[in-house]
Amino acid sequence: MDRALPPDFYDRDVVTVAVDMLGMLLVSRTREGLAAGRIVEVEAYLSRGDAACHASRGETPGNAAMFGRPGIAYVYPIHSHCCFNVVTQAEGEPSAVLVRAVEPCRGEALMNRRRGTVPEFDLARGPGRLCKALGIDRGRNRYDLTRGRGLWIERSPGATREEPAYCSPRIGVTAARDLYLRFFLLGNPCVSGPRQPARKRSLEFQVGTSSVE
DNA sequence: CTACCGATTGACT
DNA sequence: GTCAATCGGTAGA
Repeated sequence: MDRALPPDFYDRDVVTVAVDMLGMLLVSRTREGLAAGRIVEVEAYLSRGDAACHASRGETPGNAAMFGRPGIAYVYPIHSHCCFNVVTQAEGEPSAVLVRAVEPCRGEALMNRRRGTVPEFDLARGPGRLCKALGIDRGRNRYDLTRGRGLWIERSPGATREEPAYCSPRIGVTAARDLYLRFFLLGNPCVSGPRQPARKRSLEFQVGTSSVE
């Protein structure tokens, strides 16, 4: 399938990939059906100098996917939820982009069935909720995202991202609070984290406009 | 084996 | 804003 982003997309610097992913479509197809959403919030985890990265203390059975080929999924459990990442950069440079939130675009009824009755903007707002809404579980760990079969990322139909990307410290991490590696579309209601008045957003900075041609 | 802990969520003050 | 539930991964005895 040519709609799925190719391996080359993922074989780049993790921050570049993270920002480029904003505005793109994350698509999941299971036996239950198809569900998809526009990516509005991500976080980068660096292969070096990032104490918050799972790979920072070496390879273990649990984080081995991060050491694999760029373009595969890294799905891991936490607090009885799952988080979905895409592996980036060269093999052996264990870095990944955590997808924290998507704006539902297709399969909202299916997502609602999986998540229960919640407002639509809440369906995939947060990494654990996103996995539940899209039916992503640990069976997707190491899944190849470049084939366009059950789980992939594609460019939004005809689309360039028009909104600027903003950055902030990552959410929920205690280590490396000084790294501004969370990227999101400011003001989008599907972005997770605290909803604050504009004047209180002192930790958020614009990082650029769309890098998609 | 036990102990500790977290890239979360949902309920509650 | 705060906090507890909950559970697999990991390290250590």
